[in-house]
Amino acid sequence: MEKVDGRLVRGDQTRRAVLRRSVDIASVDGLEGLSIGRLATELGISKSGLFAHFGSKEELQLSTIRAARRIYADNVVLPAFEVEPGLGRVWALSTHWLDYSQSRVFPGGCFFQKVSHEYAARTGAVHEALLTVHWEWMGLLEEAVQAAVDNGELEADAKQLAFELNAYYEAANLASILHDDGGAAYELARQAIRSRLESTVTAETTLPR
Amino acid sequence: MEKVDGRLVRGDQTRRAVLRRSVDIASVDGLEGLSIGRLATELGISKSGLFAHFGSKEELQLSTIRAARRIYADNVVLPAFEVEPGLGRVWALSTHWLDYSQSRVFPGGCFFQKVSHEYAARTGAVHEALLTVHWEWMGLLEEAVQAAVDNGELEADAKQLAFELNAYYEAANLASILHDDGGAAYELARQAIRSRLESTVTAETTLPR
DNA sequence: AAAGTAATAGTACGACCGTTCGTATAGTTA
DNA sequence: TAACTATACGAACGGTCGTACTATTACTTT
Repeated sequence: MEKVDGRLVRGDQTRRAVLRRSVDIASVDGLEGLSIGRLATELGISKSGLFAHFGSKEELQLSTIRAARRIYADNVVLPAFEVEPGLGRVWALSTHWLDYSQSRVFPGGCFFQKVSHEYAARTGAVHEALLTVHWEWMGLLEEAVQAAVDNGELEADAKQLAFELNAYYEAANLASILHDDGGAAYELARQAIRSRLESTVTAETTLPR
Repeated sequence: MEKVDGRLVRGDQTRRAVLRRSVDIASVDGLEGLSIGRLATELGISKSGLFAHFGSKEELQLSTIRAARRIYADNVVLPAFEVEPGLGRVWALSTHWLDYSQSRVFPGGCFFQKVSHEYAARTGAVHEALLTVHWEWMGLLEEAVQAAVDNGELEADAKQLAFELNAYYEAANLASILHDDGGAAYELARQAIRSRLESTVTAETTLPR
């Protein structure tokens, strides 16, 4: 069901509205702080009506993760994939990630940073889902680096460099939110990325921008 | 009161037992997941008796942060401060931090990583307390780097290098807990630190170990 | 031993949690 | 029009939350 010749039916509209709000709440207060009662009140609908869409709190949380993953893909991955594989794409992933965090696509900064820490030391379906997303992301970043290496643009261990780049992203995200600073942390991250890439580019290659 | 010729009186013993458990719980489930009822049950004491020690949930959380700060100081800062200021101390801070995380001094990994993310995007006394600890730590790390620069052992911008080192610590901590891996993430961090420091040591200096 | 105080326990509260149930309304299909 | 399904609602459930009070211990001091 769900769709009638392309148009959304009522139920699916509600579902989308719920998830649009859910990801924002969870990015600030976590997937635990995301309560059904609060969500319903903020959206002006009934708790039971909302609940019926998901069947359980956990299913709401998993749906929220899927929704956040789409937003993440739209804001970070897809734009960077318009750039050819290689150093340019590595650079694009970095800038889009920092822009995604800095522009507060989610009000609490990176959704996955927030909830990954929340569920890192627990077990269950939510933990597993977040683990999968993390693998996906790190694998994608590593592949992007590897392509640049294969192009002869970088000389580096892909896994190692991907780890370091991702570390800069995450550190900037946390510092920025915690200190509510205008962008100093992002500038540190950008500088770190720039000099780290510069130190590994091959002789005949120059950095973008 | 609290002490009688050096020995602890009953109440303070309880307080310490509570906080010892509190920091462990909070490192896994956060300062919000740290509930008074659960804490009392696990310790085999009454909820009201426990509550009387702190007077409010927030005061329990703030006390927990102070307790965790002492443990952090004992495990990371103080050992590193036995090394003379300079590159050696920067190296010591790095290794002790990674050991502190890897050895699970707190079962959920670094206490402050966990709860800083939890309260990063909120306001209130808990947020402020965590902000202060973060400033303290980053300032301390930056000063350690600056000392190495002043010694002529490193050529670097202290704030920039401190940011990058801290980024490696945090990234290793999260990856390790999330993936429950044996130590691969810590090895990536150690390698990152090693090569980052190597790239900035002055000609006449060599890295420890 | 008596008095006084610090520490713990017991009980109860209002609020909110996730969840279930029965029901009313709207939209689609026959 | 009639039957059916999707969607949303209100009320209530048992439970847990933080907190407030009042008792009851245990220990110290006199």
